[in-house]
Amino acid sequence: MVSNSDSSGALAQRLSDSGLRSTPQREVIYSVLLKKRDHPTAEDVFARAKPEMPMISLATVYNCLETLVQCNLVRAVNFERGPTRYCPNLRPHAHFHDEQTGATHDIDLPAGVLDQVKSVLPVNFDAASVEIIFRGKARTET
Amino acid sequence: MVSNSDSSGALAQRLSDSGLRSTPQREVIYSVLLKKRDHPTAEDVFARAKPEMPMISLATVYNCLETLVQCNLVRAVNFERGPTRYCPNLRPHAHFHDEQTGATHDIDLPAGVLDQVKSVLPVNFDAASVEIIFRGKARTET
DNA sequence: AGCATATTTAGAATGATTCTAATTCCTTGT
DNA sequence: ACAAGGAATTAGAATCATTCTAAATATGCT
Ligand SMILES: [Mn+2]
Ligand SMILES: [Mn+2]
Ligand SMILES: [Zn+2]
Ligand SMILES: [Zn+2]
Repeated sequence: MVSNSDSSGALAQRLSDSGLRSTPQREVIYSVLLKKRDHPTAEDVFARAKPEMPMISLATVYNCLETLVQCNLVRAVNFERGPTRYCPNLRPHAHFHDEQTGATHDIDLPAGVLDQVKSVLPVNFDAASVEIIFRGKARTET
Repeated sequence: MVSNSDSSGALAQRLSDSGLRSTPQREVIYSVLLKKRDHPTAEDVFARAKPEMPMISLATVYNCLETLVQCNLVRAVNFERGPTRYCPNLRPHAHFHDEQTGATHDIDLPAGVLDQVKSVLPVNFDAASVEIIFRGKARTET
């Protein structure tokens, strides 16, 4: 299973780069995120990990997700005050939140758009990151 | 006090447009937001309203803020999972969250920038709103 | 005035997340 | 192989912003 070893390898690498250990829990959590990229909540991830690892705890899911975010393998995404959602898409992208369905869509950002957006900042503002969130209605084709 | 009557009038107008009543509590909350535009939390607003209206309750502060947001007189702003902040700036603007100080700054958006950003959306995505959040360090002059 | 409805209020409940403290798991050195 | 020390996991308690509930007030209207 090439893609699995690849992601496992990448994960193990990133973890050890940060002085952290590769654990079965962290690998399962990460694989769950890669398998279905629909921006699940921690509870969603917990439910999806359970069948593969019945003894995993919700606290561990929170711990692992936080670890993956710190390693820059996963982005945490928030809409209003809803539960945090997790996204393994590392390309620069915005999020579109469908108010009808609650679904979250990735919107890839062409190079240059982020720079354009950052150009609105006065010189004394030094932005480490920019986040763009759309809200509206998405027409998914049949 | 021209600006006070103006904002009171605007508030009363917007409220009755929505079939809602102008109340002393709603006026105090709105005036608190206009007086110091530093994106206070509900608790902050509560603390600032108390001296002017000692019997006001926190539940009412939440209720009034929600009402003002529904009337489009105030924007609710969220950073990560922190408490919601409230902003009476109605011009199109982004938010810059200073990670050192925790301060929130309004960044006015020139006409056209929002359109540019919306242009990255595929045709089947219909955005009702766009939110832009910067995170970083702000150099406020002495 | 009398009634219906809107609003306010105090306090309880909620829910996502974090914390605590105990256990288990690894890694490393002997 | 063994032991020690630190890292990670776990269950359950605690936190905290917000929402809900139910009762008391205020307001607008006939
Ligand atoms: Mn958000
Ligand atoms: Mn946010
Ligand atoms: Zn995403
Ligand atoms: Zn603002």
